Amino acid sequence: MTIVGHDQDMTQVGTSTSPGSLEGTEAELEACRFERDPFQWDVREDCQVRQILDRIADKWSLLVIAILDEKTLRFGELGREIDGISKRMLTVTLRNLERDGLVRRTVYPEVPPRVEYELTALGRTLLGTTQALVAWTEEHQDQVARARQEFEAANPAR
Amino acid sequence: MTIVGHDQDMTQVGTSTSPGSLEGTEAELEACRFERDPFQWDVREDCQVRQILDRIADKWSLLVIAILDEKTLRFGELGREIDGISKRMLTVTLRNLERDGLVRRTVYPEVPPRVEYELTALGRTLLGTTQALVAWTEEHQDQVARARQEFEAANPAR
DNA sequence: CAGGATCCCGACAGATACTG
DNA sequence: CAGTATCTGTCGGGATCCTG
Repeated sequence: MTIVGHDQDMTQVGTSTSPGSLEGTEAELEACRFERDPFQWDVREDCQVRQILDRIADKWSLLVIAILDEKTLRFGELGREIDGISKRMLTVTLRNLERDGLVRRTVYPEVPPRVEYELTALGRTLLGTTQALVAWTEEHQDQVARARQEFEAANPAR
Repeated sequence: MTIVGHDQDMTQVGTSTSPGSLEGTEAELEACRFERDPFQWDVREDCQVRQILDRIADKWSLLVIAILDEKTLRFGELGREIDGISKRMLTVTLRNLERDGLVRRTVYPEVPPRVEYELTALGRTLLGTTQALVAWTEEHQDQVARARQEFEAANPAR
């Protein structure tokens, strides 16, 4: 059991690098699924689980999913809800989520154009977990804040 | 309700930049907690929730937490389990988790040195959610893979 | 309005060498 | 063994301009 870090992620969309087909044979990929022998993880860097985990556990994806909770939103609306995200990163993030089948993108042939985003059925299965993570953060932020202060106090300004 | 993206993260440990004290008054921070009015999020980029979420939703933290499940591991053992992580990133990740009170670091004054890492009580409360996320990935990897293929097929090699 | 295309800077992370 | 220090390349991501 090993947890391999996959680096050259093929997450590019904005930049025009080639998609870079998934490496490894199907047999290899199959072989590196997560497994609980008794209590073992097999998390190789080139395995599906790692690739998917790296995708959704990034700076924006979880937030986008959490916000699309139930609602259908337009591009601009999403951008305004997620303060601090640039148009580019919103585009990239949405493309990745769409690519993974978590978000559906609907273009209305109007002028001015209207594009709406909503969770797919698959995306909605992830919603519970996502919100659980956010909920955890809500509930424990005080404890974390306290831990940080203590740590800061114990380790004088490095 | 807005979701603000916090960028200059004060996550530095290896590099010797100043810690950069958390910005904003306590009142401001208090004001930007997550809230469900009816169904609204208030996720400003400078709020605690965002800061914490950015911390644990990075490339390595979730994996480290998942692996520390129950077990106590040494630095080298962790490094070997998480394939692809460098010593530097393992150090940085562990420091951040320690700083947030999720992981306890114990140094044994021996020679050669021995350092063990384990989840704190706080860290263990996050375990369920973390594993749920991993479990979701396990369960839905096939669907995601299929979605990717379809997307790739529909959007010829961009 | 919803993005695509470019330019570009700086943080992130790998490689290597050194230390208690 | 468990890191730290440094050096460096990469690329994430912001800013800006352009288009259908």
